This record gives sequence, structure tokens and C-alpha cells, in this order.
Amino acid sequence: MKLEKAASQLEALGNPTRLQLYRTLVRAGDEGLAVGSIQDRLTIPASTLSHHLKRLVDTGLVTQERQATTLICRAHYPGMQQLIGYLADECCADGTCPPVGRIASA
Amino acid sequence: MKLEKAASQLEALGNPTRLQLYRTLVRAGDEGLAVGSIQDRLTIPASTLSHHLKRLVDTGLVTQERQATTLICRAHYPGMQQLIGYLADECCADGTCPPVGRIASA
DNA sequence: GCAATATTTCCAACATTATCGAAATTCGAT
DNA sequence: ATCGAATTTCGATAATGTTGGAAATATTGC
Repeated sequence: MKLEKAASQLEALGNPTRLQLYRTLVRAGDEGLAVGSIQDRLTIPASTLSHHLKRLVDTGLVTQERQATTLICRAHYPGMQQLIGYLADECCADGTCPPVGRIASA
Repeated sequence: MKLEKAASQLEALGNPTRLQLYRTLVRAGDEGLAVGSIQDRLTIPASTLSHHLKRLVDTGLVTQERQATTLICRAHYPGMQQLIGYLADECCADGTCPPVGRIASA
């Protein structure tokens, strides 16, 4: 993964409202949640919510699927896993740091 | 970890310049890097770099230590591990998602 | 104390983000 | 075609973030 993409995902999660939003979707599991349900739970105005959701969708952290008039939103785990993968590879996200085999000196 | 703190750490890493900066510090390992060295490597004006560094220090992702006239910067692994911990617990950062034992329904 | 070096603070310009009401759109049902 | 419900787009405002030059501040060595 490119640094740019990782940064945009991190930035997407780096807003309290969006982090809460993402967390809510994760906890909702496979069923996902309709935009309206999220709006009710988190008490966020529709337009504000829509913007935040778009951001999460654009960065690949959330997917949406139409069901009749409602839009179901789900946490997109591969997106998060890519991010974690980047952090682990490039920024030592796991406990294995400091990097050992990666740099020559060490 | 509180959601607010996780969000601020994510936001700190969510800027391409700061992510690159953090990555650079991780790769520098235990020795760390002087602010000036970073400035040379990344070709960032001193004041801009200082702002970004402050942000990483404030969120607990980087530590600084004086050595004579230079300031050594190091990636602070516990900070990152806390963040990863939060993601794993609350946002399913690891591969174990979707949550199984966490929510009743599933 | 003074000079040299390293880093931060101040300030200002500019860009981006957050927020949300109102209007527009989409979709399915009648 | 029209209605009602769900969601997005538009538009405007306030807030925050980014960037970097110039000046100020440490810190050490002389």
C-alpha cells in the first residue's frame, strides 16, 4: 500500500465522529446498518453523516449496498487489514519493533 | 484507551508528511534521529517540521531527548501499541473480524 | 559573556475540513 | 404520475490545519 493511501485511511479514522461511526459499523457486524439507523443511534444530522460516510467509503473502509430505499453500510474489513498491514510493515504496528531484519545497520 | 485519544493519534498519522516522518523515525530504530537530520533527509523547512513533530509528540507517538544542542527524536512504540490495541478491541484491527464473542447477536 | 548551532515560536496566508439546513434526488409503492 | 421515505447534493459559515519565513530562544563551547 502506498503511503498516501494509508494516510488517507488514517485521516478518515482520525476524526472522533468518524471513528465512532466506524466502530458502530464494526459492532453491527455482517448485517450492517442503514444510514437512517446510524443517524438515529448517533444523533447526527443527515447531511453531516452523509459526508462522513462518504469519506469512509472513499477510503475503502466502509461499503454500501442498496436495499430498497435504504442504504446498508458495512465495515469493510479488507480495507482495515490493508491499513494494519501497512502499519506493521512500514511503521511497526505490531509488538515486534524495533525493526530487526528490515534495515541493514541495526 | 479513549476514543478521543485514538482519534487524535490516527489524525496525527493521517497526514502524509507526518506519516513519512513517523516511518522515518521507526526505521531509524533505537538511535533515533536529530531534528536536523530529519530536516535534511525529508527536505522540510524547520518550522514546518517542528509543528509536525510537536503533533506526534503531543499524541504520544514520538519522544524527544536532548543531547547537547541537538534533539533526538524516537518513535514511541508503546504509543503505537496502544493505538493498535484500541483498533483491535474496538474496531477489529486484527484479522479476527467480524466480531464473534463481542456482540450478542452475531 | 559571546558566538555558533539547533530548534521553536510568532505571524500570516492559504487550504481544507466540519457542520448543517434547505433543496434536490432516488427508489419503491400506490 | 404521484406520494412518502431515505439519502445526497448544494451552499454557506466557522473552525482547524498546513506551510514557511523571520525572529526569538535554548544550549554548548570558548
